[in-house]
Amino acid sequence: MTKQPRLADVAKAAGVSTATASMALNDTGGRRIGPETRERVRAAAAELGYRPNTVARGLRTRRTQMIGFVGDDVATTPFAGQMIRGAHDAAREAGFLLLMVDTSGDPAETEEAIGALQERQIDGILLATMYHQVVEVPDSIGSTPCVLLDARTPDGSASSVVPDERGGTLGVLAELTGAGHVRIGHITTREQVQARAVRLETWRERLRDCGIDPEPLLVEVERGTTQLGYEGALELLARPDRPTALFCFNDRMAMGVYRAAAELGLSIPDDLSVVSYDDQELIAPALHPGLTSAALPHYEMGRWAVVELLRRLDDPEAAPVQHLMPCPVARRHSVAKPH
Amino acid sequence: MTKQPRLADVAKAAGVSTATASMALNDTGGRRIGPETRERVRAAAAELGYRPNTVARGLRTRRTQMIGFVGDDVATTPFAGQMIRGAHDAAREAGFLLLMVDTSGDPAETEEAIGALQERQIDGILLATMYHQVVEVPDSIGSTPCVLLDARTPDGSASSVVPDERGGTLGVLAELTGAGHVRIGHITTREQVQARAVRLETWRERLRDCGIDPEPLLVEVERGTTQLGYEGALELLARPDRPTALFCFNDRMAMGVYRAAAELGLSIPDDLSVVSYDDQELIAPALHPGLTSAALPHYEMGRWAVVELLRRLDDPEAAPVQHLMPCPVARRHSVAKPH
DNA sequence: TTTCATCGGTTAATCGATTAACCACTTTGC
DNA sequence: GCAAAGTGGTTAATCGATTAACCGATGAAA
Repeated sequence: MTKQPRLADVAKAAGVSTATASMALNDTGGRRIGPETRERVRAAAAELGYRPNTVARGLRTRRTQMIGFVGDDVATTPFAGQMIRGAHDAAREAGFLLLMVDTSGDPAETEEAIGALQERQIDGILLATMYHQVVEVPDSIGSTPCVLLDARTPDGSASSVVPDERGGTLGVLAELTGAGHVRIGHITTREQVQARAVRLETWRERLRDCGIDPEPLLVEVERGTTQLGYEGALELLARPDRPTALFCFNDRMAMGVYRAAAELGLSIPDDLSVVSYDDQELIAPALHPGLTSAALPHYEMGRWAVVELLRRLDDPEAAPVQHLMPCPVARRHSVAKPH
Repeated sequence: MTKQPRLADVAKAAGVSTATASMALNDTGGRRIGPETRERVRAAAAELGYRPNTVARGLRTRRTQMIGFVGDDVATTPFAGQMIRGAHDAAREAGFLLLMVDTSGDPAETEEAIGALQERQIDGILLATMYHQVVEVPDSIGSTPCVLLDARTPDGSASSVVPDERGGTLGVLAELTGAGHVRIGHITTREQVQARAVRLETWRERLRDCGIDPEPLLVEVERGTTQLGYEGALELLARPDRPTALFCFNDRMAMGVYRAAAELGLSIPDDLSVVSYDDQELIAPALHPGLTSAALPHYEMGRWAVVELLRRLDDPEAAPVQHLMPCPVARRHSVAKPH
């Protein structure tokens, strides 16, 4: 095996200059290149198995066709995959590749990651947090085009996409009210994430609209785990005016609710309806009966963020956009009429 | 704010040539650079906020400090994250970044992905399949250094790392035999993945060693889902000489087994011990009682693969290595003595 | 007949680093 | 006293593309 052919090799084989070869292969330079010359160059390139060296090209054009993806926890959350996948697919379709860095949420690491990406001359950056946080874009990002993923700035100065938590909450609550429930409990975490606040407030509003005082129907636990979901449910279901339905902060807590219900001899959905948030593929469809849950649209958010980033690459003057991505309800079998 | 400073700007500010500046910043060129000059250059670089342009450097040095990660399903499997994370961490520590491509398992897409990565002059490639497959390395990889992740070649011609499925299976089975079980059922999928074959055969051997005929204790279902795990368990537990313990192909099936046991009035672990494989964080610790499961060491495999790849970059002549990564048993509360 | 597009290219500069080759001046060894 | 070795740099070539500027024919318009 000899070396990879360079553009100069293709040009020589086709009997033209490298300038002509470049223009023929890239369809640039307007009408300069004769159709038959173009074919000769193409044939030579194919013959030699020529692949352009994008490092050299990038040096000249100042474009690398790479996008940096900075995540605060690429791996540890099970959603990350879908977000990356959405971004990956959209990037790929436009001829871009994703350069990934994980920062474990540490601000210093984030700065460093951004620096490492900029050294590599990425064309733009996706800044992803995993739980819909409000964040400040680091200064070090400079003038690099940037889109926030599952996060937003306090002032809307950067483009961003976040899930429509309010809409999703209203969606699953509508499943319950539609079936006739009004005494709808909520079990949530005390962790201070944006998602918690919006889901909680929306639930409160909705219950007040129905003329119900939400506070006696609320349980808060330290974290959103299965075990604490179980404990919280036991407590809530032991209260005098027990709710006929439960809205859980997430699927893991819902899994705990299922166990609590089983132990108390309550059948889901006949004695207790349950809805939840996240629609995790490993949990919601696997529970029995299948859990109705508002889906976090990670794949779509990933796609949207790349499309928006590409728009900003084309037009750096474009005004930033804040997008709310709908959370569709995955309807399964955990809701029935109250009796 | 003006443009990013180049090396030439740093050199000018320090009153030296770009050659000197380069050597001072990179500690190359032996003892050529005087200590005081070096300091002057460093100070100028810091002052200007100089960051090297790695595209230009890469063109000259033919090294991009980037590794291609080709996965057949980066996102859809929940393990992927840990594998990526392991690779990412090891790469980062060595100053490398990961360029990710997902191929959905399509061979044509894989070829294309490899091509796209090679155009970008990545230094090496990680080829990952998600379920421990035996694969042929595509020809198009040419002489690009390459390590297989959770996959191996039929002939051992490439370096690879796969989980020690046999060891893991023996590990969880030892939990059962150690507690006194001998009638150990196995419930598995019919999908033809490497993992299935090894786990199944190891279980068969182990039972024969105990003087037990495995076949009446085996159930196979179409796929490794919770629902089919449930159905399989119902069938197996209804047989005359019901096993006292169950080894499940994966955690999702085990989740179905838990439901079947509950419906049959069998308490885990008192009436039925259960062990499994995969140790998925969303399932094994969340079930009640916690599920004892052999962990797939995805993080460690990811790390190992990068370390091996870096070794091959240093020494392209190095002989390929096939590595078996141990699967430690995550011991929880699903095993008790039989009565 | 002169002028001036148009066609189909070529030449050479350029992107921002690294590095081989060279250079002037001391110091050291014998 | 003179060659060899060491010090501390500089000059210029190079990596492999893209692209602005130029150029020689040819044909048409004035």
